Amino acid sequence: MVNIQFPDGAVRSYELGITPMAVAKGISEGLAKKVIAASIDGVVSDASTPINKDAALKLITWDDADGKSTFWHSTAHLLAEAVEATFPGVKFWVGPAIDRGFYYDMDLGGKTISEEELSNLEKKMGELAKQNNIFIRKQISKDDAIAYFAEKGDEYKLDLLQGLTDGEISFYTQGAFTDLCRGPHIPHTGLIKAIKLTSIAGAYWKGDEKNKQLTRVYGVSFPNQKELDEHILMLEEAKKRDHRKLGKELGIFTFDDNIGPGLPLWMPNGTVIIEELERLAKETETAAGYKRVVTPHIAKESLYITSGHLPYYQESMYPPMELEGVKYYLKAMNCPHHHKIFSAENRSYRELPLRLAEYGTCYRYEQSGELFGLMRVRCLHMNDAHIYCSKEDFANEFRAVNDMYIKYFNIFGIDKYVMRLSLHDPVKLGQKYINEPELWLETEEMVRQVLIESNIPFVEVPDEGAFYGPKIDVQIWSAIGREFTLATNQVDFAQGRRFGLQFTNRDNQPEVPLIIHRAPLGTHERFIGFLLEHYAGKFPLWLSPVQVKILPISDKFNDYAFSVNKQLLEAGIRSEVDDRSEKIGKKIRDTELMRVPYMLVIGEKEQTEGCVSVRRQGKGDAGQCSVSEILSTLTSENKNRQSI
RNA sequence: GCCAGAGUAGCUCAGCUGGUAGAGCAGCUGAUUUGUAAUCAGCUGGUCGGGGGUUCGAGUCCCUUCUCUGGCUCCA
Repeated sequence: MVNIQFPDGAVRSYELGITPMAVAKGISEGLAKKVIAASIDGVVSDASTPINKDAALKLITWDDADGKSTFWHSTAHLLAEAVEATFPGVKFWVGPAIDRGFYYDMDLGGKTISEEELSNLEKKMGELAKQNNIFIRKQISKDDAIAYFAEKGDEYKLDLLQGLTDGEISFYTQGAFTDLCRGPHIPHTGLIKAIKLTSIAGAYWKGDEKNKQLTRVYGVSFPNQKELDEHILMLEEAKKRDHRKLGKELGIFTFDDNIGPGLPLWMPNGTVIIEELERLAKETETAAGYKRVVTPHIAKESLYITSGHLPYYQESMYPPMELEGVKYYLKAMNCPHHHKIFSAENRSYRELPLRLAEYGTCYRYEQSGELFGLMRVRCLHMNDAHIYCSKEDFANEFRAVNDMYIKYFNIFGIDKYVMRLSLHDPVKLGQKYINEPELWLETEEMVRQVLIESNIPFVEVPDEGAFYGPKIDVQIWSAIGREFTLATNQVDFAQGRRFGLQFTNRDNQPEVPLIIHRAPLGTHERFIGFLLEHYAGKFPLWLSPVQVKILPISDKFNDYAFSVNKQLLEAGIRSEVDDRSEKIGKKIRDTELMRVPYMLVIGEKEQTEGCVSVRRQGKGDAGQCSVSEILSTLTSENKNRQSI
């Protein structure tokens, strides 16, 4: 007998070797039908795994995250079965579950999968699923496994096997398909009721661009059609808030073939947002003791030799222009320029911390395939600043920067993000990372403490730091689910020395400052791209390109409309009159679609009484009020940067 | 940069097997003077991304190039 403990704490005895599926059946047939896998003492396993000792058991269904990933991983096997039937001789690499679905990487031996074949594969998978084929696990010796794939001529699986330990190797078979796999898998293919193959892509083997490119097929599956329909609907909804679509509709930015890829043109509406963000940054930074600087967009090659960006970063920079035998580069970062401002004068410890801020324009020659709307561009405006400080000041300065992030994020209501603390790898000191083992540990600990004290959830990622120090990145996701770093906060104990930066300390000795690179608002490009999706185009008043639209009921009230408009403009409100001879319904519709936060409807009654009828975007009629009342509402909401 | 798709009016799209381009919206003009998400009518607008080729004839077939999209690699 074995004693099995359930998640609610209850313990029941079963005969030795009972499977989770049998346990489920003992509870109810309905439950058994839903069981996908089981967690046995915390290890996710097949529902058919015999339990041979006392254990804690959790039955896993579709509702569990582990259930979904098991389900999707099994669907990946189903895909492989369908592909093998369609493309004999195909070789497979790996087919994991991902956040939303699964993929399988394969070598089709030069063949390609067309869109049509993709939907055929989808149908084929549906047929195979209906066969209710059981996923059969088989423990196999390493030699036998190698022999099997050598026979098959599959160098990818042989490569995988090299990294595996004999005794821990298993095969899974469903229907006509057998794969090297650790598992677990769902009981049988019949559970997979709805399948969608979403896209075909190229993916480098082992993620290395020097390797051969395999064909990757992405897909997603569900235990019923309804959930698939909902999933597709959700994707369509997400597309509606895609910043590329909204940016066009709202007249925020545009691209032009003759300007160049990745070089956004900011239209008047977008420029309003840029200027409001800069105003916020300037107010905040001035209050925090920053000093503003302005630097040129280009610099001589020698600057980037000093900084070490050449030749390592060269391929990400626009090629140089040569004048009188000297090469000039468009700047890809502002740091070296700021360092030169630091070193322009003799610095005393009394001047520190010195905080130099600039919305710096940078140019990066990103690979063409990486460009993505506003999120990844070649001309970017960075909310940059460099803080030069002594080691003693460091923790305070870093904390202050962190507080600034939090302050900003509160203003924008940004809560779906992950703070990522990127650390060094001691093995790579002197190669990927500057060889200062103690400074690394010391600054990493300081940064960690700041994060813990400020109560911000964060994840630590080894071997992701910058060359010159640890960093914190704020990770966000675009509407279609792509991940980006929105903002960054980096420690730098290398560039100071490279640039020969120093200040005279209290002991009248020269000392190299520590440098903090920080960009809490990231770049205008990515930040506004993010905000467009974050707000779904419905910016709060202070960021709205047009804050108020005045809508006269008919031409007769245009004069009064313009007189109200004049008062608003004089109070600093971005207001416009819609004086077209359209019906009020049409004017409202157009203004709603442009996401203008306030509409003032004006007709006979309002003109006579000298008031306005207020309509809030998305909320409808909000009643009448006097011009001075609406003016003070707008002014205070605007000034306080109120969110909606 | 690589793999796979796409590019027709400002926008969203139609155009069967090759026979010298269409709709809705937007824009303009006029009529209408309107009370909380689309008033009506007329008009303008495209060398079908660019270049080359096949053909009597190319939006449609082929090559090439540019741009975009989905991924990979890479990053704010």
